[in-house]
Amino acid sequence: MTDSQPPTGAGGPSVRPLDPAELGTCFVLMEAVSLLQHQVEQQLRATGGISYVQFQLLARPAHGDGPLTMTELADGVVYSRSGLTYQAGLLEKAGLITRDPSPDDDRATLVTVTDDGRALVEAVLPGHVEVVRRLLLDPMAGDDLHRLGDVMTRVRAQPPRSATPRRRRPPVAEQ
Amino acid sequence: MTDSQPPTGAGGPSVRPLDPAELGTCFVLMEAVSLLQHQVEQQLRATGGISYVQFQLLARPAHGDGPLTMTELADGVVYSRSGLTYQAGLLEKAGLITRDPSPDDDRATLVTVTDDGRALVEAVLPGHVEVVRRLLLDPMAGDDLHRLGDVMTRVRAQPPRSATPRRRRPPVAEQ
DNA sequence: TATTGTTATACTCTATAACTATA
DNA sequence: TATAGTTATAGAGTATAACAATA
Repeated sequence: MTDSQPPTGAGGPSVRPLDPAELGTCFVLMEAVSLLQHQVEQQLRATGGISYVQFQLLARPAHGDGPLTMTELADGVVYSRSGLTYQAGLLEKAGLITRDPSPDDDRATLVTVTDDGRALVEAVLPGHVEVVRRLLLDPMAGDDLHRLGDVMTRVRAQPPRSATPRRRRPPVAEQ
Repeated sequence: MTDSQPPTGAGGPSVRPLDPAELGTCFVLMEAVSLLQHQVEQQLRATGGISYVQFQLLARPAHGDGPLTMTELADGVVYSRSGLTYQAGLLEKAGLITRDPSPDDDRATLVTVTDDGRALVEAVLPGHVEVVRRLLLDPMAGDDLHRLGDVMTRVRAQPPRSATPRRRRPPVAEQ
């Protein structure tokens, strides 16, 4: 329809717009995952009183071998260190993890999941799996699972752009 | 490894755990989308001072025919009505949308994107498309796009469970 | 100097419940 | 009675910058 647009904008030189298939796939991907995430969040909150972020922070080291450093723990879960410190503070206060100084590196903090933490993960897991299975896995067929895994592995591997472009507009934010 | 687990838990009767492929795909899907969403959010904030939610609220009616009601606008973007009212309040205050009573239904509010709103969407769009293309579309090949679209369409269509199970634990929350 | 982690602070956003008004 | 939308409010989460300590 609107196939004009002198293709230069604030975003850079000449950007080809998305065709309907690209647009549709983006859209449905974001919406489906958003829906899934919302349901997962509900289940975790209802069953264990934790958020998805907290679940990830508990589940990863709970099923691993040893304790992780804060930095290792943050990987892929949280985008700011202070955010992790905040969450770790909550989890520690709830008795689900402990934080101790690392013997190897005196700067580092080692996070260990307590027995209570492990128990909580186990208590929450069946319902979590049920939601994931029902909402994500059940509607798949054939090699959908592997295809999806492959594609998303490539997507995840995409390097983030280094420089952040300058702010152009004041935020809409706040009231 | 741990193949025990008397498969009953708080989540319901007998839940088969995820096999490694299922677990891996879930994981990489959530992480890849989270990464994508974070980059998109950064770009929108930097270029237009808006969040992804706000972008969706602007972009949908901006490219549609007529104004939408609040309820129509909320669909798939927001999970509570008050959340939408909040966002609409911000967008209206920023002059990006207007809200007027519907002539058809005196309960409804019609949301119209203003010229400024449309201009903002256009200003932000090239950069948005660039991010989506680079992070999501470029790493795809062959019929990946269609396969992904198909799968996610099925996933999205999955009906949410009606009843919310009772809370079992106090939230970790707050400090 | 770079890295690890914490703190203080300021927002940004979401959700629940109560409410008004119309269908 | 059910639906559309708003308000008040509380709570959860995130991010920035400044900081301390170690590599």
